[in-house]
Amino acid sequence: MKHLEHKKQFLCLSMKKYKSQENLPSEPTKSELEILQVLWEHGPSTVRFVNDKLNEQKREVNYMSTQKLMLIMLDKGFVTKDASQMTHVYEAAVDESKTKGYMLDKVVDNLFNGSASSLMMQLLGNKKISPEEMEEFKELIKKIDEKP
Amino acid sequence: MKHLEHKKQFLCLSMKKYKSQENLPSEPTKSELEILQVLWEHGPSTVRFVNDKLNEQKREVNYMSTQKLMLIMLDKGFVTKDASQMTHVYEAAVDESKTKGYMLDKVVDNLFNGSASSLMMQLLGNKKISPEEMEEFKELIKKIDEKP
DNA sequence: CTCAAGATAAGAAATTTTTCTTATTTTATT
DNA sequence: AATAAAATAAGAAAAATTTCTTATCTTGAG
Repeated sequence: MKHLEHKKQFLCLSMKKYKSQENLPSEPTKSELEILQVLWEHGPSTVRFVNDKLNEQKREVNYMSTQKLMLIMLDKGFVTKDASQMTHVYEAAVDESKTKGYMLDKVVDNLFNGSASSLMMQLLGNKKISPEEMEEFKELIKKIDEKP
Repeated sequence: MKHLEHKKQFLCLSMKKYKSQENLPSEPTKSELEILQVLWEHGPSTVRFVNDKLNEQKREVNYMSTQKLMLIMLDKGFVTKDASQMTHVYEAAVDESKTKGYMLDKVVDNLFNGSASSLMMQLLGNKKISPEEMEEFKELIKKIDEKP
C-alpha cells in the first residue's frame, strides 16, 4: 500500500483527560504501543490498515477496538489525524527513538535497578542471541568507542 | 511457561480466578514486579518489610495494598508463604533471572521487533550510559567471546 | 484478665485498559 | 433515487489492576 503521501494539515485536538505530552510522559499502554509500531514502520495509515497489520503480525483484534484505541491515542496526543478525507489518516506524533528510549529506561530502572549493564548481562546470557547478533554487538561497541 | 515453575511446598490456595501456571504465563504486573524485586534482593520477607522498602525506594504504598497484592501473588504462584509464625513470611517462587529474562524477551519482541541488537543500539545511543558502564560492556563482550 | 497494637483474609470499590455496541455519515453502485 | 458497504464518534460494557474497607485473630503490656 503506497499509502498516503499526502496532506499535512493536522489538527491537534484537546487534551481533556490525559496528561499532556510535555509534562508527564504518560507512556503508551501495551495495545497503544502495538499501534505505534505499525505507524512508525509504515508511516501515516488508516485504521483499516493498522488493524490489518495487527491481525497479520500480532493477534486478532476487532476493527472497532483499533478504531477506538486510535481515537484515544489522538486524545492523548500520541497520534495526529488528517481528517480531510473520509477515511482519516493517522500519524505517530511521538518520536520512535525517544519513546523507545524512554520505555527502555523504564525497563532498566524497574527490572534492572537502573543498571544498563545488568540488562546487557541478562541479554547476553540469553540463549536467543545469535552469533550474528553477537558480531553486531561487537561492531557497535567498536564504533561507539572510536567516536570520541 | 517455564519461568513459572514453582514449588508449592507451602500452602497454595485455590486458583480460582487466575490462569493456571502451566497454561498461561500470566506475567507479573508492574506492582507485583516491585514486590518481587524486594523479595529477590532481600530474601524471604514479611509484608511489613516489603511495604517499608517500597515506601523507601519506590513510592508511597499503603500497607493493606501491599498485603492484598502479596496474597494475590500467592494465589498466582509468584510467591510462597511460610505461615508457621503469626507474621507470615513470603518468598519469591519464581526465579529472578528466568523472570527477568522472560520479560526482557518481551521487551525485545514488543519494542524492538525481536532484534536484541536494536535494543543494544538504543541502549548505547542513550546519554545515560556512563563511561564506566561502557567499560563493563566491553569486558562483558570480551568475556563471552572468549568462552566458547 | 483486658485491651491496644499489629497482623491476617476477604470482599468492595476505584482506576486503568481493552473490547463491544450503537447510531450516523459518506461513498459508490445499480 | 435507493441501497449496500465501509467509515466515523461516542458511550457502554467488560477485564485487569490497584487501592480501600471491614471484620477477625494473636500477642504482649499493664
